[in-house]
Amino acid sequence: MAKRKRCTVEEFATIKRIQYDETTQCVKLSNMTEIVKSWIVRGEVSSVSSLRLCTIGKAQKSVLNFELRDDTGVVRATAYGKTADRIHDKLQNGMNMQINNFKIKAVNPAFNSTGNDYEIEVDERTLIRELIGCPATGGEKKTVHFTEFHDIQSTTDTAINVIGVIKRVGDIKEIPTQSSGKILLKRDVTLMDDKKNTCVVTMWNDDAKDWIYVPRDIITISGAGVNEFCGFYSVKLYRTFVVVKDAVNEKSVMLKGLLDELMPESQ
DNA sequence: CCCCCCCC
Repeated sequence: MAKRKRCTVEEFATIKRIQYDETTQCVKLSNMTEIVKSWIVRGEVSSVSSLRLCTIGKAQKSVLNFELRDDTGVVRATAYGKTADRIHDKLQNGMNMQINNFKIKAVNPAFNSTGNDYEIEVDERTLIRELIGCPATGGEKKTVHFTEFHDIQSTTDTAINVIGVIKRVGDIKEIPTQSSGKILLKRDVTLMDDKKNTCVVTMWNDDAKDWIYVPRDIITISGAGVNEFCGFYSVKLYRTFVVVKDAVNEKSVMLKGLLDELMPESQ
């Protein structure tokens, strides 16, 4: 394996933009096992998590997740520390990226909802570049799989993606915990699908406080967990979740068309 | 290197 080089200072200051080059050999996102031969992937940014502070070893470090998609699949990537700080507000959905010199690791399906068997780890030698001049063609981009509300019960150990119309946004509730006496903030949001099935999504703390979406919004939630209580299943949000309003996918468009039928405005 | 989100 070739020795990998550190980023230059200039590359750390921003995401460098480079011209699309069709002769660059890239691995398709669904073929990540072949990555050892190439170490380059290309894809469109389809999801960016919030930047969160995690304790890693003894240090506090930023952690950021984002997802790329191409015509074959979706891959989740993780960046840490200064790299995460540097790129988190520069990554935009729809940007075409090229990533060189990353690490690859097997996913933990409890935290990865892409359907890919592998994910990308960005380190200090990884080059993340915005590709300009990408050809418009190249086939339909893959999207992640949405779990139907009635299938949520079979996915308790797996991160999932859900989509629906917001039927109801609950108030914030203060929940005292038995163990630590800490007060938790909680908010429940009810989603409705195209068949008027519903599903409750629970947000905690800052995510509960900062919730901005309202009834009749069509949202997709990626990277959610499944919660079970007394045989009742609901969706809970991990810190890495991403909510997108009016996401560009077939289901979102379909729900938009059914909106007045599902959720009349007079209600 | 994260990976956790907690209550009835």
